[in-house]
Amino acid sequence: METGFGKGCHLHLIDGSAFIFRAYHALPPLTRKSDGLPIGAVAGFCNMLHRYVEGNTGPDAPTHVAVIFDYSGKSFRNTMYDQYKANRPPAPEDLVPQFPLTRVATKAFNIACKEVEGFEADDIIATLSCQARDAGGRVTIISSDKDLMQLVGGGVEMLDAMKNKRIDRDGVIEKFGVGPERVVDVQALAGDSVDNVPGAPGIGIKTAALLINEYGDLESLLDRAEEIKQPKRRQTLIEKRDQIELSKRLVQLDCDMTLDFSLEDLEVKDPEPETLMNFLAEMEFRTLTKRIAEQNGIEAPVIPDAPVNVPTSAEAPADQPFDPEAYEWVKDRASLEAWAAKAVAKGYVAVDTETTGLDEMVVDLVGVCLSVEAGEACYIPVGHKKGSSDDLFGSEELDENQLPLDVVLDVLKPVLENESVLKIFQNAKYDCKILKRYGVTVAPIDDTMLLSYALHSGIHNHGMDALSERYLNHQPIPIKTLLGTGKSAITFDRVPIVDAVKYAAEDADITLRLWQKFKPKLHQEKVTTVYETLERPLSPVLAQMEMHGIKVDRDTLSRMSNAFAQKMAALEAEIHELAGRSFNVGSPKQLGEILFDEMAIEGGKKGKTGAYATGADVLEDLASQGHDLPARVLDWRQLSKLKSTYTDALQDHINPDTGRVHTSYVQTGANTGRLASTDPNLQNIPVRTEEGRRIREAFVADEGKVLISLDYSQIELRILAQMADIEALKQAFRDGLDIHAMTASEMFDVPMDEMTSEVRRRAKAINFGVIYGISGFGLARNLRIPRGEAQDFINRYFERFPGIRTYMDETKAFAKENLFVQTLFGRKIHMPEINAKGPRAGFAQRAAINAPIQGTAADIIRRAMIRMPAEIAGLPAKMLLQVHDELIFEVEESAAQEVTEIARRVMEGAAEPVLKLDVPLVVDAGQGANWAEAH
DNA sequence: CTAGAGCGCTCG
DNA sequence: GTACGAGCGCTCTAGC
Repeated sequence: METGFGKGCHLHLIDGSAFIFRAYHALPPLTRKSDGLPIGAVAGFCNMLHRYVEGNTGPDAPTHVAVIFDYSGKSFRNTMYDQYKANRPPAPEDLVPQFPLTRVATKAFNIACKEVEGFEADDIIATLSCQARDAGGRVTIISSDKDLMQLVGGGVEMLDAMKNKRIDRDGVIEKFGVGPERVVDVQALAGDSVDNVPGAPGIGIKTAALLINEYGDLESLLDRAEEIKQPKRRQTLIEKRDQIELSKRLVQLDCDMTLDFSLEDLEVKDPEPETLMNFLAEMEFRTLTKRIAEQNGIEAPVIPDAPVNVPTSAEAPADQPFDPEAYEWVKDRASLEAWAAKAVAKGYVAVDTETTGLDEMVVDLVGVCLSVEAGEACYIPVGHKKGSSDDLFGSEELDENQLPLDVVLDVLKPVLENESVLKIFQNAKYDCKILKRYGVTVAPIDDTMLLSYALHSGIHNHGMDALSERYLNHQPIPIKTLLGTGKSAITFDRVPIVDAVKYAAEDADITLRLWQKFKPKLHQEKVTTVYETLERPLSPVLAQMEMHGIKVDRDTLSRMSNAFAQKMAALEAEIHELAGRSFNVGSPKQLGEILFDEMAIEGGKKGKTGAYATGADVLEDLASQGHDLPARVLDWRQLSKLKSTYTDALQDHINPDTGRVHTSYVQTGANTGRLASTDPNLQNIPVRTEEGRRIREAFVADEGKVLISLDYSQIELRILAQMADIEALKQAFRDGLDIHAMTASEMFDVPMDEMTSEVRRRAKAINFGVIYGISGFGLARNLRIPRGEAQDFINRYFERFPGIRTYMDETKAFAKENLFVQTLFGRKIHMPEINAKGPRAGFAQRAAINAPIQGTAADIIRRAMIRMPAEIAGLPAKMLLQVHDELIFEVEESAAQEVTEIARRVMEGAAEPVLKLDVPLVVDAGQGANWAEAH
């Protein structure tokens, strides 16, 4: 092989992670000017890499080079020893988004960039070093990590780039007191507190080297441990033998990995100054960009001081007309490849998929649209069928009009998975789930829906039609015009492709233009961190949870449904008997007429539409006055609700392929940052009544597994105590007191041990009332007490906790002044009606008081959810559901305990390190074969 | 026949 | 006229 690796070759292996951390800590927290993206570590990394490349001249220059990275997540060493590196604090928040960028940077320098799942960088370095040495070449490992010293010798040396100091065999002996071949033995004995390698207690490097030199190697030492004179040392080596042997396995690097690339692939390549410069310019590194340009005699792109992508008024996307005729119908491979190349060259592309329906778990892909420039877009049909009533297509196969699916995926997959091409979607979760089913894992992404949510929550909804009309002044083609409505509606695969091109490509065009508008606004509105840390990373987590789904037992639901039907029939007969005639019990209107006209019960109140109110509170009052009919109706309604909404409707949502129910979370569903769950809503499964709670028995774990439920205890009250800074409440939480009883005790001067349940109930209602923006009227209605009395309670509460009133007043004042409120994590919830007059003012003020509390709680559980997948990686556990303050997992029984502990730790620590709360977050946990048992 | 409003009930 | 935040099933009516 003429380009093979062999004698005379010189391989450089750069420890990429070491570079990153050194760069991160050496530089202040720089951010990219245009959008606030944290970029300090990338800047330092690029500087170091640039300096490295420049220094690489002369006879000793490498012939082959690679930067090696750690794969995020756990390595095979964690399966040997779960505490391995457990002491390591998680990477700083602002460093995390920079990891992938350092990979992109490496490639921009035209240097090979390698990482392997389940292995540490050290193992890859070890394997490559051995291969290179065996081939007769030389190796320089650029790192100062002492763990790599075991590799030195036989043509392998280390280079500490900072001190510019070479470490050869003598250097290793100087450091460890033994040669490289015995370094692992010394490390096994000495242990490593940083990586949490236990070693032999009481033995350090010096002693270890002494022992190894005396006995030759570790195995001999352990076998002959009895001979050691010092009693303490002898005892340790005998007793801790297992631990020492484990330590050796932990520090021993894997020289024998199977790699999907070879040494030849690492050959030094000629620099590509343009590529590099474009990357540097995109990162907005002015100095380095200029230097590269000068060194290569090319022109540096202008990096604007103003945010990029801010259209000037003359060329604002909204001002460019939408021209459906300009969109391209892609029907041959060459055109498709041209679009893929355009996307790669730009570094971003707006993508939209068309499917046969709305259920991502079921539907088929019909087409894909791309756009890389406003006004330019294409539609790539892949699944259109011959329409029933048109003759647009010549043949059933349509080979003239659309490319085969495998060709389209073949070309697009590398782009969709290319980490240096940003894929822009409107509601990425939907498209990514579809594409996942076709074997494509899309990353990285931006999402205009989430951008809008971070920017505009509370102002409007975030659907594409609304956004387009509002921000682009353009009304998109309604899908109805293509599909029709109701019974006669068709699916998208039956839409003639000529029409589909205009509709679908327009969506990609709109998405791109919205992105150009929104992305720079992120920084201006100071919600970059919200988007980057609370919105964008959550989307794939939700997608995964939705795809897992939860197993629901149809028979259980079916049996319950029958039982409910029987009881309802009996009640219905009784109700008709009492009414004296037959009527629809499910009709509030008819019921009102029966009660207040025909039976002439007093006190009927008509609502806005002129109908009598017949809500549960009204019927309960009547029932307590001794009326039987309303009491029966209440029973009937409870059963009716359970049957129609739960036992019946839920069955229709069981996916025939998976036997599971796959809800859909709407990330932008609630203004406060909470999620909403739809199709079906699994966030309102009954729990408060015994009969309703039994519905949860139908939510089951798969065989051999259990469901685990963990929920935050009183999280909103804890956040209130924190935000309003109420020392008495904070202390009560720190002391683990019953917070409602404690409130009652303070308010009514009742000692805790003499507390009655009635007094506690009232205090609990007040506590909740505070969170909701309390009013005398509301509390009175909730507690069913006179309004004056309720007002007395509130007054007394404010007297005892004046800080709460101050917090409420300040929050309202802030909202009126700024027209938004904020969570502790910076999420903005806009309050456009806060200065309105009339009843709307009251609504807006209460919402303003509630939103920061509810929203902060929502942010905290989001942070836990985002971290969770990495924390439970490798364990037989899946996160399935979120119910506002609760997470539900499905776990193999044997791992239930471990997963519970991990999830609890993650949830209780989810505010950190951004927020240091004065109150502890407490998580309660349960497990069982079904959701009723687990909760 | 279909879409949308209103009511009522479920959850945190 | 009022507790905060959600979704969904049913009835009823307006309009094609």
